[in-house]
Amino acid sequence: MDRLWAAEGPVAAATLRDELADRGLALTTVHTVLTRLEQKGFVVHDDGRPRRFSPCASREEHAAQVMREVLGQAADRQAVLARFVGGVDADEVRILRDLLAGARPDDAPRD
Amino acid sequence: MDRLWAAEGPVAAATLRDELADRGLALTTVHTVLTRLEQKGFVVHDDGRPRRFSPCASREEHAAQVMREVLGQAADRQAVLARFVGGVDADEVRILRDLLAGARPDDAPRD
DNA sequence: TACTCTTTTCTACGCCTTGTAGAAGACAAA
DNA sequence: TTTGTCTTCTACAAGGCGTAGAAAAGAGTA
Repeated sequence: MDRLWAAEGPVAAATLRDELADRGLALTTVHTVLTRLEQKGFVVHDDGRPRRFSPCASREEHAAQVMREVLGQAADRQAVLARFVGGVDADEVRILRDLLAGARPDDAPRD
Repeated sequence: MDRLWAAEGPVAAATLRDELADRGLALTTVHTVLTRLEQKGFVVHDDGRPRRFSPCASREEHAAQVMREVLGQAADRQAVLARFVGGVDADEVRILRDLLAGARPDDAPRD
């Protein structure tokens, strides 16, 4: 569905259809999907004549958003986070550690 | 749907129906839902006569699993993690920091 | 064994989302 | 005004979800 992050920058529906040419989709199909994505707040369009659509958030931001959402719905966030870091592999743990080491100065300076 | 983590330990379908009495669900309804959840690998049942169902993972483990899944699907995990920690609030950052500080490199045997 | 009550399975129905698109309306360039 | 493109409206099939009835299977008891 979301192959419009693949193309960077705003894309017209027709362009998208061409990029997805392997599927032989009709232009209206692409439009419908884009419109639905827009209703859900995932993409926006400018007001040029061939409307161009862009994702509201980058692929990465979107993934991060989903993760935060899942975390946010949990009652015991600490437990969730504990299991999360306990389950990701060493590589990611290292990345996380690095990220947190260089984290914002405006929160809890403790180390 | 998943109010069986609410009750701890294995629960019989009838019990669940009673716990969800406010909704006036039929027993078969509860059964159907449980069966579908089972097909998707979210719950299991023992083989007692009144079958008792239990969740495969705790509510927290499940949330963590989903988070790992989302992360796992991303191409650029570092970017996702960066945006993730950049977006959660200070409290959770602290929790994460503590978790990582005390993390042993020898745990994380995931299933 | 036969009856009855509970549990389990099978099947179904209506609603909503998703992938797909046709038909018609809006618009701009020629 | 004609023509070609872009946009909106409407639709339809497939699949998931919440719901449940009907029938089959087990188990206790007379």
